[in-house]
Amino acid sequence: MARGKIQIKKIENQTNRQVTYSKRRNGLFKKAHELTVLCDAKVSIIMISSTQKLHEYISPTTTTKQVFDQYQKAVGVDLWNSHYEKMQGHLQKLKDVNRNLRREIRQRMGESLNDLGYDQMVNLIEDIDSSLRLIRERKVFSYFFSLFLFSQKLRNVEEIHRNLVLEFDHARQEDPHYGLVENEGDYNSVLGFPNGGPRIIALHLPPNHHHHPPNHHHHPSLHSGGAASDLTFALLE
Amino acid sequence: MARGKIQIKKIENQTNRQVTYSKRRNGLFKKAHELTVLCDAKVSIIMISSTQKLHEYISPTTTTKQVFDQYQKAVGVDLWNSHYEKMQGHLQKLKDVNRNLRREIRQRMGESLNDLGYDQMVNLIEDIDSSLRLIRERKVFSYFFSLFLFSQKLRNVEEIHRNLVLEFDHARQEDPHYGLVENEGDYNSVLGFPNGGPRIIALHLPPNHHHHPPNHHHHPSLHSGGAASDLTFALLE
DNA sequence: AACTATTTATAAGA
DNA sequence: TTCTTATAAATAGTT
Repeated sequence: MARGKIQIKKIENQTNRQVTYSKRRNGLFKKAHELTVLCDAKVSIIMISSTQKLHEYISPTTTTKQVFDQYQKAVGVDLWNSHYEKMQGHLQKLKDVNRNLRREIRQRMGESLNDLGYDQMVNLIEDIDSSLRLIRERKVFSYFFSLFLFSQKLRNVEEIHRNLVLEFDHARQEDPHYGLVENEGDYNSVLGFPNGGPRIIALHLPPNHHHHPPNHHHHPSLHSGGAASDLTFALLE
Repeated sequence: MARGKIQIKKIENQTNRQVTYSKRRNGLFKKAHELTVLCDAKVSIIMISSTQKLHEYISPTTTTKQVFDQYQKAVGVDLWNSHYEKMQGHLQKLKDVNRNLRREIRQRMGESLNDLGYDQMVNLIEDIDSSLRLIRERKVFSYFFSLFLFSQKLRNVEEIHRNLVLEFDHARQEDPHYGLVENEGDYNSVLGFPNGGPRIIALHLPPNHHHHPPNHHHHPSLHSGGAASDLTFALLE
């Protein structure tokens, strides 16, 4: 368009082509921006060069995503079918799984038994029965474990008490007024622990969180392997 | 750019703005196409006017979807997400539900009991226990129902037999050679039913598909309401 | 990247 | 919307 007219056909000279691409790309983007401003329009341009480089213009008043969304709405969802279908298939599979799971539960709850033959019912009953035995065992174990934790806590409290009495007696022998101070210190001193008291507790309590009294019925989280060895250890010590 | 320079700012005159939009849009598309041909590039332009009308240019060597896909790959953002977010949410919810269902089943099977407290276990046991009672009842019912069907079938067979004997005797009185024909007819005649025989069976069998012998253990599909009334009807007739 | 002769785009008017 | 046309802008070829 200057210094000679050109034919609109592929520029064979590679260098020349790249230069022209760069120049005209800038021109196009500039025009796009002018259009954006002059006409209050939204423009999205995506260009891919012959060397697969990607360049983009997007009006500052919008985002590429917004333009895509609008485009999709206007043109229809057909373009994204491949994505959509894959997802739809996944969804359908999940729904099927869901349905089967629900049916299994319903059968285990004594509903929807019409699909089951006599033999299947016999099997189901055996299955549920053994599960039930398992859970009952576990319940009993859970109960005794709670009792054990409670007894251990009791023992700790007794030991703390014993230690306190000993310490108190011992201290009294050296200072008859020990423990009879006025309430003037912080919470610890009010309780009569001049120091060290809390440390004794920490020493004798189990190292973790198994401190619920059994009547809380809050099951101490038993990691199937770990808990058992915890318990063994505690019983042996 | 002609007949006077213009400022690049929004054209306030609505008509003028539309005219300019139209002209410049054509200009932009033309330039885009020249670029496509001259430089062997791929260009996608999407424009949305101030009146929300959408116009598009796409290089004839590609499709909008291809360009979008390349764009996504280059930019690394999944722009389809906006459209699939809802689906994704649905998917996630289903997954969660499935997970919970699986957990419930596992608990009912005596696994994954670590998350359950003592009280929860007690409840679970009660629940499973009552389900078990329900299923046992149903099993017993299923057994007796099968027995009933079998007895009914027996009765039918006896009745068919009785009818056959009667018919045979009656026919013999009229034609002493009846029933002693050579094997020259179709299957029915071979069996000695000149006609009507199968109709007698049809008359006395229950109207539907409950014809499994009990030792098949294939439970006749009981639609909870329908089956019961079927049974009642059969017992009363 | 800069220059510039020339082509192309387009603003305003019809 | 399209055509016209004077003029602004873009750019091909060159440096």
